[in-house]
Amino acid sequence: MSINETVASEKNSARARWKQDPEGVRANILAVALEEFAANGLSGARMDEIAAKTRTSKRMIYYYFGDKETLYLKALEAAYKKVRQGEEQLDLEHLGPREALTRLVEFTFEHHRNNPAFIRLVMIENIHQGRYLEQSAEIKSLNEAAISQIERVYSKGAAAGVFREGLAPLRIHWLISAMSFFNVSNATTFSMLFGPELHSAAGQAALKGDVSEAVLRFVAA
Amino acid sequence: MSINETVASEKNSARARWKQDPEGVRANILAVALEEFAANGLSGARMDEIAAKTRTSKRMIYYYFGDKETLYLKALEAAYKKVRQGEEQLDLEHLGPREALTRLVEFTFEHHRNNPAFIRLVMIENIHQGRYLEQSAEIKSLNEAAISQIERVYSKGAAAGVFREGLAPLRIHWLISAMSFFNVSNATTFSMLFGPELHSAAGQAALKGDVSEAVLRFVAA
DNA sequence: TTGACTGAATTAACTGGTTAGTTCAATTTG
DNA sequence: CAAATTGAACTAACCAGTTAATTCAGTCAA
Repeated sequence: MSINETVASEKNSARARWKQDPEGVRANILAVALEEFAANGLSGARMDEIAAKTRTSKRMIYYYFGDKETLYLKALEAAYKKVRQGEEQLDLEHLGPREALTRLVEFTFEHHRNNPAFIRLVMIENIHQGRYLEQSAEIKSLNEAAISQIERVYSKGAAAGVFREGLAPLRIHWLISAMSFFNVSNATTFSMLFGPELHSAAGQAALKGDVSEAVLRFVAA
Repeated sequence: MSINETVASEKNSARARWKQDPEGVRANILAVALEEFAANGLSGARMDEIAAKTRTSKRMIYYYFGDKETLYLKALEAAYKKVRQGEEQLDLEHLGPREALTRLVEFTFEHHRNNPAFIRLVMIENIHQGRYLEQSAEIKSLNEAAISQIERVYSKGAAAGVFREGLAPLRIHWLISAMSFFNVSNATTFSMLFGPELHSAAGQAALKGDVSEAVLRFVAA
């Protein structure tokens, strides 16, 4: 009377009950690595520390990822993918140009704020002169969408006469990114040097308003 | 750093044969350390590498600075002092409010561009959550000037009716800093992801114009 | 149905190169 | 001389990556 049959037919739960969960282990390692690299940089992060925070062992990290740099690269790619996926939630098609742009700016501002670990990885990449980003064809392909989204909003607004002519969408994107990114990336030192008021809840709300205002005035006819 | 100091101490020892130049050696170490820390981060920089690039030895670095973290902190302080000194060159008193603000924005934009190593150190500090900046009372005292300079320009403009009321100078400063800083800090990854055109000579000129335009439109009545 | 077999997944202990920091004696300067 | 400064060689800790042995789940032949 087949204990064996029972076990065999429940192979999913049998698997879950005991061990052997390669995908879960991989994902767990990547999540921990993202946090550790974001907190300490590539050279500052410690493999033993990462290992200790996973539910598996150091040996398994090497088993799945080979070496520290590869782990870093995979964590970077995973972070990019996650962030870009989040961006797809935004739908601007049914809005007028000004509303659409306001919405885009506010969304971008919030989205940066909600992904500080990602922001830090990008900072770290810049310190390395993009040595790892460079190796990832995958990441490079993900960025057209951001520009074409602005393109659509901008050309609609320019046609309607509410936005001035002659602005490259890329420059608008740059402006929005600059402020949204800096708000997170430099929060610590800015607060230390100039006081924490802009990073309180009220301060952040005001700043978000300022950023929208600045972008809208910038493109206004 | 201390071309001045070096020259001064060279004058002293011009006749007297060689050696014993503590100030010059110190300054030389700091200058090298700034570059190395900016290029590699605190944990990424190597003391032997720094030593090799100075005109003195690793032993002397420990003699003067004690340990790696202290060296980093002193390099950070020296970098701040140098940058803040550069800012004092700007005189806006004789200009009208709009011209003064344009001038301030363009100067800040250029000044950031001319001090990439400093920018990188600030990024690195942000990754460390300002752990070292925190320890330096000296640095914190240097930043009132930036705000009060904007305050003077802004209140003149508001009084004249060309700037709208109700803006905190700190928020204007934030806006200028955000764009000037991001332009340097994220140049590498931004170019990789969106193409290098904004970081060519022409692109930078356009961007500088955009930043002034954005700030002026933002404060305009 | 069982038991030997396979390959993937996992563990603990180890290794060797690297790197921050030190020792100690020698040299210079006042 | 005594205090400050310097060089060469050393050391102890650290840390990325490895070794080698083990466990587990499924497979297949008898």
